[in-house]
Amino acid sequence: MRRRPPRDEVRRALLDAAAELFARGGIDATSLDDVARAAGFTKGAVYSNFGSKDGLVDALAEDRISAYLDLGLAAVSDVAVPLEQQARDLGDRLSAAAEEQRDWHLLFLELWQRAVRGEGSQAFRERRRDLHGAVTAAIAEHVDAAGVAAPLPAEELATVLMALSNGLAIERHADPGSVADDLLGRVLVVLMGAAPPGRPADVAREQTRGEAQSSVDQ
Amino acid sequence: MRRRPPRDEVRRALLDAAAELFARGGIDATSLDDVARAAGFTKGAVYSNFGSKDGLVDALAEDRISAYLDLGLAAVSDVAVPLEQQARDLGDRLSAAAEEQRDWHLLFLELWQRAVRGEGSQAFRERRRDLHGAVTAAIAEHVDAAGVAAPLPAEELATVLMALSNGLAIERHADPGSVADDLLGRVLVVLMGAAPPGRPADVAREQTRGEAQSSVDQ
DNA sequence: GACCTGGGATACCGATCGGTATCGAGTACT
DNA sequence: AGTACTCGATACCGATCGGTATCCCAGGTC
Repeated sequence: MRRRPPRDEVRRALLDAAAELFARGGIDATSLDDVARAAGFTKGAVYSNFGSKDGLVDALAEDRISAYLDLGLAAVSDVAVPLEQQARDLGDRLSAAAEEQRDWHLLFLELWQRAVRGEGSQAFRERRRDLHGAVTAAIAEHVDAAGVAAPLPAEELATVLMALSNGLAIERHADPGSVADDLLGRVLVVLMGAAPPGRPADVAREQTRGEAQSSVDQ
Repeated sequence: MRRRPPRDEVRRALLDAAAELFARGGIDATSLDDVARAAGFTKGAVYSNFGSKDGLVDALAEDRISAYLDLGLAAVSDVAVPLEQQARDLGDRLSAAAEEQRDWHLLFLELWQRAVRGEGSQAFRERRRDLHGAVTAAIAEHVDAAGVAAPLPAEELATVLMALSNGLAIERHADPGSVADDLLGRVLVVLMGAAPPGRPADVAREQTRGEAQSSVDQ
């Protein structure tokens, strides 16, 4: 006979299936039957674990937001690197993360929409504030340590960083070839005043473009 | 008896109602009955004018994208202004537009999602390319005219500008107080190398914050 | 090993909604 | 003015889906 899987396992499988299907097809357009079937269960398991569809969505948000945003934190937590390299690394890491998780970024935006509209959990707003504070502190520390005069205060640099990371990911979704991999890093170098003076042409150097692998989802 | 309104009028009323309701509640969650009733008609008018719900959405996208994006074009079309002022104006105008049209920006993102997922019209991708090209040209012209050495090529400046405008609007949605009105303009000044040398502190000067009119939608 | 309990399966309900067939009032054309 | 036609209104259908009541079996307990 079929062993009954532990509850945590069921929950994980449902969350993973929901993340994938919600991201691919949109939350509203994906039925709970689809999610349950993809996870190898039925709708009953969903209601037993999450109570409602909104409950599933909230749990999913809570489950994934932290992991997603912590990527950014991890990228700025390392202090032992020169500021310029730091900025480039941060940009590269954020860009790579957004690229790997194309589908997840779509889900991310949909959850953000729900939060803005007042539906669903407010985990987004809260976590965003947390991240913003942490990024601000990290930037201030790095800029101070480097002794450069950034053209913007750390708090606003953090805002710009988050907005740019997100905005560039969106642009890349719409047209994968239009955003160079290291663009975010180079912009950060300029914004943090980390570019060694006298060689602006180096920062602006044209990249080797042309690898527009436009593999649309599915 | 009731005069029958001209066809164009019916179409306009339906599109306007759809824009409002779709933006406020999401496209999927808004029924055609709701849209039609809000416009003072019935579902028959929708099907007579647009054929299907997707037809309405496509028409809405086609109708609004241009108007929305042309704001950006108008802001960069004026050449007779010094580059720094130009950048600030552009930032201010884009920020103000995003602020006025909070609801519309939500709809904008939803249409973008549909385009990325391959559903609906590809008007977004096409128009985005158009806008990107136009912005690139405008930036190149302005930077050339000003004779400054921008730290990034015009094409990438255009990408960053679009991403940042969009990303900052998203951040502002999530937390209206976290994005100063003129932030976009100041960032542009830095990125275009338009800041007069020797007074970086002016650009970074703290703004009079605190007017966070957090009027969340409805 | 009989019993209870909890969690997932199953069957079903009611509501919603996109879409369609049809009707009838205005409108344009001659 | 009469006629044909357009276009929006109305009624209705079928499918989908969230949610629920109920059942049934696996696991732990004594």
